[in-house]
Amino acid sequence: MRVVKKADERRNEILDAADELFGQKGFDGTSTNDILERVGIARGTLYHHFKSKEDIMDALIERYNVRLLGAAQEIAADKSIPVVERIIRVVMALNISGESSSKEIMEHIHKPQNALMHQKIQRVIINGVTPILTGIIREGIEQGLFSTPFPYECMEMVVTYANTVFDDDIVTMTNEERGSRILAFVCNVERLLGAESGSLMDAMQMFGRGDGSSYE
Amino acid sequence: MRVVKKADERRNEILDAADELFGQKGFDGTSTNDILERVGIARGTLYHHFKSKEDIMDALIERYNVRLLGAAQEIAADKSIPVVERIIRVVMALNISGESSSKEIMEHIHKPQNALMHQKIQRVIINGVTPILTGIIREGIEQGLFSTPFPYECMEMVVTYANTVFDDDIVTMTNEERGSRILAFVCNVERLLGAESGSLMDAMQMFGRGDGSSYE
DNA sequence: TTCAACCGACCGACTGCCTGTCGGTAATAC
DNA sequence: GTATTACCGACAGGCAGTCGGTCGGTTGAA
Repeated sequence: MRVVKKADERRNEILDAADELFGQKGFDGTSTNDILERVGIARGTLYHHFKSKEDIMDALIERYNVRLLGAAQEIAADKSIPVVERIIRVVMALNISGESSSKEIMEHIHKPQNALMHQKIQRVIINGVTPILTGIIREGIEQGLFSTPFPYECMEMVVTYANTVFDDDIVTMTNEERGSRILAFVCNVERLLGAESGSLMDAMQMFGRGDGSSYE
Repeated sequence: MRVVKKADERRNEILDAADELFGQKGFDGTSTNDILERVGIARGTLYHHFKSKEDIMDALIERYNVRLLGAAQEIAADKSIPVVERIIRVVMALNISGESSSKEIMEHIHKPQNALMHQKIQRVIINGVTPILTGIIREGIEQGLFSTPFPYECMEMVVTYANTVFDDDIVTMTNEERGSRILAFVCNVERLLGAESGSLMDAMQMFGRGDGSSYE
């Protein structure tokens, strides 16, 4: 049976299927046949819309990236929110939009099969999130909250670390270890930014629930 | 023609070939046939010694890991070397032994094809190097050089960042950017460790060549 | 010293799967 | 009515891993 749809619609159908399948079985573990079957199209159709399997992954990451950074950017630009609160909200948005916009992608990245996808997303996050946060930090410096000659490099370090250690399973942790890791992390960020000791910690406990279990 | 060798010897021949080929063409880009051809053995022989292609990679990383961390550990344990100097020497050893012990592996990890290998090595480095450096930091704390309640977490952050930003091509940089990135990095490390401002920077310029082009 | 049994190293044809291609067909737009 | 665009599915080429069988060195008994 032959069903014709608009290119955009088909493209998104394929991406939705790939999103779910890559999440469940990983990129390498998912064959193009799996995708064809789920969408209900023929091989040729898939390769009409995407030039390769990897191209599908790149499109998936791009789609994800736009949604994720868009939400974060919006909050970051709202100068009516105090600096520290805004930082926390941006970080929270990065988690939440990760859940809602892309059904499975963030939850299943951590499987070892998905190394390539993970690396690509890491690149997007580090190079996308860092400038957004740096902008807020600069405001904080003007207001005398922070003090560092290297706001960008600081945030790059913070984002890289959080993204690797808290998101990945590169470092395996018990829940307890995780808690103390987060405590240490916040203190270290305060030092890097030259913030008053405890200033970030206090704000965090006001907003995020104290356990911080889903941080970044 | 049939040549019989001891299992260990064959195993290492295969690993040497894989080392070079993975370095040149990446893991995915190297077929088992490539390896067979270079070693001069049949398919069955390869699978007599290794249970899968990924098993070869794991063995390669293990071999690399032992050599790399062994060298670093040795230096770290030498308490006759002053703390700051020892840190720099350990970091240098991580670079140098990367060149000498494993011909190609470190130079070619950065190709996108090698994401899985890279992730595995990253895990090994973060979980292996951090405790070694933390030991030295603890000595530094006792001597009053550093001051932090979280030496392990500090070093985890430092190692993770350096390994991601300076080793990978996740962040693309010009040489100039690289230099300023290193400058900022050293200052940030001083802050994290609670070291006197400039104390690490000075030591670095004494030892490593000032440009620090091959740092970590 | 000889011989036979054994075992681990080795072989290569084969299977099944996978990605990407291509010539052709049907539906839609103009 | 024609051009474009979405769609189809058979096919080619290459891949990892399997398996039944072969060969050579070693060991121990005759």
